[in-house]
Amino acid sequence: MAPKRESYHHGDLRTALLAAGEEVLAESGMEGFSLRQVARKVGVSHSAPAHHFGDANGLLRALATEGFRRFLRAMQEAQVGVGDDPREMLYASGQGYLAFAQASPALFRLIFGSDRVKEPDAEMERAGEAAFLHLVGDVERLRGVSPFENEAAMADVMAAWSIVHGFADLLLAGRMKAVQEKSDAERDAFFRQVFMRVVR
Amino acid sequence: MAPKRESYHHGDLRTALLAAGEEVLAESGMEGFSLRQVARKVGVSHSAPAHHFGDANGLLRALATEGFRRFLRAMQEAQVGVGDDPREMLYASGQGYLAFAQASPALFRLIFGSDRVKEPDAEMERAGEAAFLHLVGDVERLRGVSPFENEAAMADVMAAWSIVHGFADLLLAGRMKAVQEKSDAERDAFFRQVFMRVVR
DNA sequence: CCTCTATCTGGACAGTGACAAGATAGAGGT
DNA sequence: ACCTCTATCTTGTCACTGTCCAGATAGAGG
Repeated sequence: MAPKRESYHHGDLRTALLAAGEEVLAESGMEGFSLRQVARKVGVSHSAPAHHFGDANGLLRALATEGFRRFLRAMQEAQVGVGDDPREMLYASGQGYLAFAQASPALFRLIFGSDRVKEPDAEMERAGEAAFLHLVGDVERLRGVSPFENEAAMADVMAAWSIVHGFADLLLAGRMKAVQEKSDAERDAFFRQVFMRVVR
Repeated sequence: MAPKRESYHHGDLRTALLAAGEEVLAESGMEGFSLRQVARKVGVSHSAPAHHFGDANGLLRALATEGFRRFLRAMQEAQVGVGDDPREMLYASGQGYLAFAQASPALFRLIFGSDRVKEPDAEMERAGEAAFLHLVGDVERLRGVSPFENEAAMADVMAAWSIVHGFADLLLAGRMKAVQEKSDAERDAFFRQVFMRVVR
């Protein structure tokens, strides 16, 4: 139970490995990520992680699952205090989306990088689906129709989803230099201008 | 000069390595990519590539540069024969963008994956910039103003850029199952519906 | 107190990127 | 025709990686 132990058994290795894994990912990015480095960071033998996650991909999968959950939370939390205007609520989700991408670029890339996690499991799929359903809900509130029963509304979902995702991804890729140079406030205003094009 | 040689010197190794590199990338994706595998594919020693590209990152950089150029060409070629309506021309670029992503997913990911190519050089930056300028030109034709002198027009550029990019990236990430299940024609129609939301 | 099992260690193997030293051949000058 | 001279390619080595294996350890349950 004790997080810091000197004994043979760690006590809470799984949690510690996840935390260290995220650190390594944030510090060294995807190419610097290695099971052994994570193990070293926790102060444990190089093959200890295998028992909890199977292989390297297993750890990444667990990180991605956790990432999806935090990603959903980022959208939800961005909505508190914005009132009940459906447009503003959807926009707030977009803000949360973008904020998450900028705060945790490596995690964001891990989540949406298809080939970065090789064999997603059911749990990871569910976490990703939950995030998607959040946006679906936003659009349903806005249009008054379930996107699953109305293709125009589904097109709204995909448009909103695509434009935030594209904006975030291009920003991380360094492909939007003109936007990167802006101050935070300017960038927010610009993003609003861009995002609102799909919600009018 | 002869592409197939049995002698000590290959004759056109650089070109051959680029071709093999793209194959490996397409077949095994990013995680299966290795300098040695590329060398093996060409039938050359494991450290022969170093002389032409320095290190693994150098080969990836060259591939990305070439990828950007082909990416631009995909947008340009999608525009031939669509007439001179600015909206349709911009949409055609979007179609080319999406088509490229689906035809060469690994290359697409390489290009926009920031951390996948570690140190982009000036040539690669120029190739990426050229692709960006293509979209800028499309929007300028549509709005009659240079996006560099008009923020609303620049917001149009970024909106169009973001929405195609997001759509393509989410599709590749497998995050748009409802869209993936559609037939090609249905998907095209749906994408048009989504994309046109930013151009009206 | 005594098993029994989940947890963790240590060693091994093949594959990788990078580096260095050497072999080869073709190009350019004489 | 010959002879350097240099770009090109090979071979060998190193540290590092992921994965597998047999073993050590300790805590839980009887």
